[in-house]
Amino acid sequence: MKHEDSPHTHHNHNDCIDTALDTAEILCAQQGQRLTKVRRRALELIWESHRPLGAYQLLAKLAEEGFNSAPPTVYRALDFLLGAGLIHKVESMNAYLGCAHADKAHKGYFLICDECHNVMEFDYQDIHAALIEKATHQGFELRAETIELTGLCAKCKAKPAGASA
Amino acid sequence: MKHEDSPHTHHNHNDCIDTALDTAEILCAQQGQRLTKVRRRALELIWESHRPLGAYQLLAKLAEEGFNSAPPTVYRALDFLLGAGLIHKVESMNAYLGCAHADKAHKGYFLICDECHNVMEFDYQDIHAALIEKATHQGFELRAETIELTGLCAKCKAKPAGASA
DNA sequence: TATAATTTTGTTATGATATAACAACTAAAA
DNA sequence: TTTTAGTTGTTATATCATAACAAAATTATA
Ligand SMILES: [Zn+2]
Ligand SMILES: [Zn+2]
Ligand SMILES: [Zn+2]
Ligand SMILES: [Zn+2]
Repeated sequence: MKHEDSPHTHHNHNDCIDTALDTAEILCAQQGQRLTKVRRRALELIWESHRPLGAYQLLAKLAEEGFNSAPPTVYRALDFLLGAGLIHKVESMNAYLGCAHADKAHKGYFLICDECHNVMEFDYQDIHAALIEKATHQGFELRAETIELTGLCAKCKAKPAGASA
Repeated sequence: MKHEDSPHTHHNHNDCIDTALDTAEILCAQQGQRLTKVRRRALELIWESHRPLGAYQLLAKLAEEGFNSAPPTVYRALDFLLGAGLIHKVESMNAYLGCAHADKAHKGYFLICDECHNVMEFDYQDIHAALIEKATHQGFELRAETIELTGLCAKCKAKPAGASA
């Protein structure tokens, strides 16, 4: 699994979105889960943002489109999408990000730029294996991993401070 | 650096607290920082809890003792202590934990038990080195690391579910 | 198809975490 | 001693998340 493309990288993001939604439909169907209108649209809206989206930002967008605008609406959709592995939560940002590899079981490891707030998901089996070993060695049964690295992305390092992408 | 003792391990926790406060005094003095009454007491209260303490839990304790009871009081103290490296924030819990090794520069890596909510800090230079290398390889300048592993601690694995320590 | 069971959504209220802004005070420096 | 920088007090508000229960829609069963 390799998904380390920068959000800056030139690409047709509509393709990303389409692929993600197709994958979501398939995965939900396989698992007997219902990708309802609001869930589907929530996922799409998250994907339309390259950067992680906050729950209330998402709620505002949904409200604009006539969906119910109370918080439980968005948190239920987020819970569903998280449970289905279609999105990740970035704990240190309280924000949500579409996962491009929902069909492959994996942990969400992130590189988060302090300057432009773009987030890159990366995969690192060596890290995962080492963490498992470390935890097991201490008699700890590992269930979830939050790996969030913050700093300055390559683009922002090359730019004068403040000029975020 | 080795600080992998379980909070369950029998020990005189008053010694931990005393040591932590002594270290804090020394570090602050060295850096020309002022460990004021409220900051010192906040650190002490955090240390008195083996488990990470929420900001408002801490605020309540401070208020009981006659300190100002508005949120900025506690968040200012927390900011100070975080900045001085005397405590860590556990992002996935929104809670704060005393660091037993404030005198040694290090990243806070945690093992968090879903059952008893105890948190063990662990150190793993290999992981740190690997993450640095990974980030650098992508042109990313790494500044901070959030490594939070959740699951079931050894004690809780050995116990019937629900009987948290 | 009718009915029941299950899941999803609507709605209101509240809880939990964190910061902005500005005034008052205090300690340190000049 | 005046200035300066740092700290604390105070009020208000922003931001993130869940509880509880009613209504509607979907799915399963009779
Ligand atoms: Zn992913
Ligand atoms: Zn950047
Ligand atoms: Zn530490
Ligand atoms: Zn435990």
